[in-house]
Amino acid sequence: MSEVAEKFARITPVPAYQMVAEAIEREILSGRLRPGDPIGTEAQLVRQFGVNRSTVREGIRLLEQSGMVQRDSSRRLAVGLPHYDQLATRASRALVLHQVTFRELWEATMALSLATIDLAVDRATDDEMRALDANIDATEAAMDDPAAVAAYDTEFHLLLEKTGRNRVLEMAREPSNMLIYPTTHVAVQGTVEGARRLVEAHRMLVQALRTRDKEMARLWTRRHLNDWRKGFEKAGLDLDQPVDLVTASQATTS
Amino acid sequence: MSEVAEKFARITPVPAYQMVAEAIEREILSGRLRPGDPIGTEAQLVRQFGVNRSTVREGIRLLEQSGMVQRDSSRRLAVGLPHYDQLATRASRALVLHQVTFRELWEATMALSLATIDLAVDRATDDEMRALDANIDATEAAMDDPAAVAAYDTEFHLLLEKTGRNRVLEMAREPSNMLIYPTTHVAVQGTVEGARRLVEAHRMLVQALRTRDKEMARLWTRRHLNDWRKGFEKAGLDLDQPVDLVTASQATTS
DNA sequence: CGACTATGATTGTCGGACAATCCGACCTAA
DNA sequence: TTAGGTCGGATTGTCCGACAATCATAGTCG
Repeated sequence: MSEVAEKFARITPVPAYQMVAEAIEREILSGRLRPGDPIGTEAQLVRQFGVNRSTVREGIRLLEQSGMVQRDSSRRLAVGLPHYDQLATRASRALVLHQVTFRELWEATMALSLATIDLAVDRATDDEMRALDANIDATEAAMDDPAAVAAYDTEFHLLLEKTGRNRVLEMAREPSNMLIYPTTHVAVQGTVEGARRLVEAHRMLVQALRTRDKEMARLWTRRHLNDWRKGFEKAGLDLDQPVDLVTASQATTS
Repeated sequence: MSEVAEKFARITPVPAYQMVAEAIEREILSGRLRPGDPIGTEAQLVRQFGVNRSTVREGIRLLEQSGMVQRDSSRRLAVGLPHYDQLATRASRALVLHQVTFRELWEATMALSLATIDLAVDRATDDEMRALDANIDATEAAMDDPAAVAAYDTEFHLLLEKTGRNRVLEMAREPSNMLIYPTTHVAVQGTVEGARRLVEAHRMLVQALRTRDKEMARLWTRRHLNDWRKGFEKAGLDLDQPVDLVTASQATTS
């Protein structure tokens, strides 16, 4: 808000490779290039931009990692639809570097899960609820294997998110998901009781979806996440410790 | 979960420049390189990795855009703390490319704002409430300028987010913020009444913070966002239209 | 002690080169 | 006709060498 009127704008020399990246990005965002469309070959870009191939290549690399451009079959470059994971991977790593604590992670997950479940209660279809049931059955069958339980738990919550049918919320959750879900493994490991309570919570959540009972859904969401927290602490971990990739296992699926 | 046992794993040749990027990233995430530390010069990296300088440079570009490495003063490379905006810019563009609708955006913002306000009610300090008051006064003084009102509104909500003191939630909100805040301009433009209601809502929100009244805070958050929605529709825009950068103005501050 | 300068280091950009791979057209045999 | 093989051109990944512009640093001068 405090913008002093200055005589001269700051001069910031922009390297050519960056301008190449920005030019391509503009084309994509303006809609002139659509996902799937091939970007020209490097030789074509060299001609169009009038810069060296090395420069073009550096520019392309800037866009490549975020998924804005992808190498399709063979290695030709095409406009890509950046998928959530790619960005979420970066984002979750940023959270780690910022040393956010597990408490912040837990709080945010609580809030986001409640938002998700609200939408899911309104929108769950029979098919989706059947899929959730199937997931719970599978979880129950694997209750003595913490890693499997954690994997099924992740899948359960991803199904729940899809049920909410809101991609903005889905994407907002992804980074924290990548950090917190792997720790379920640890949180459940301590007691066999943990896995049992997890399955029960999932069952009650689906029942709440069936009866469209938002209050019940919220209640069990809270319980479920409180259980996670208790398990986490029982495992001897500190909620106020910064999230690290060791504890949060593999959030590194680049 | 449905993993068919296949005879052979997929063969995915990894280019050298990508391996360079991954190697550097590993060093950073493991903590051996910390934010601010200088990465070696290109010549050093060439020696260490045993590849050509062009290859090293391409690898660096992969990390540069997400803010994992930054050029400090001069142009030497150092480990960077990726700031939210950088990632959020990418993320918001991804949302645009995925053609999410304003309805999804509005829904998600509603859920996230409620989560934020809950935390803010618990944690707001006197200083923070004074800052919010000052912002509202400024808004009131500029009520006939929709652009200024929109800018102050954005600032207000950012202050509110800081008050929540949860960086995970803060970062989760950033991408949708970048898309929805610019539209406030449009939503307020229609009627002078719009700006007045906006200021009132802000006042009531701060009052709710002062009295630690969570219900009141939630109520006014809902009203505030419903107002935005009404203004949006009154401006002749369709909630179910995909978010585009034209309507959402400048979400393009790379 | 501070301002200035020369020197070396570093980055950004360029040009050219070559191997590996991929695409597509063409060809051959059943 | 079609499945499979061959071949040439196009494209990418990587390398090499080079040079101007800029920055850091130390050394010099006032």
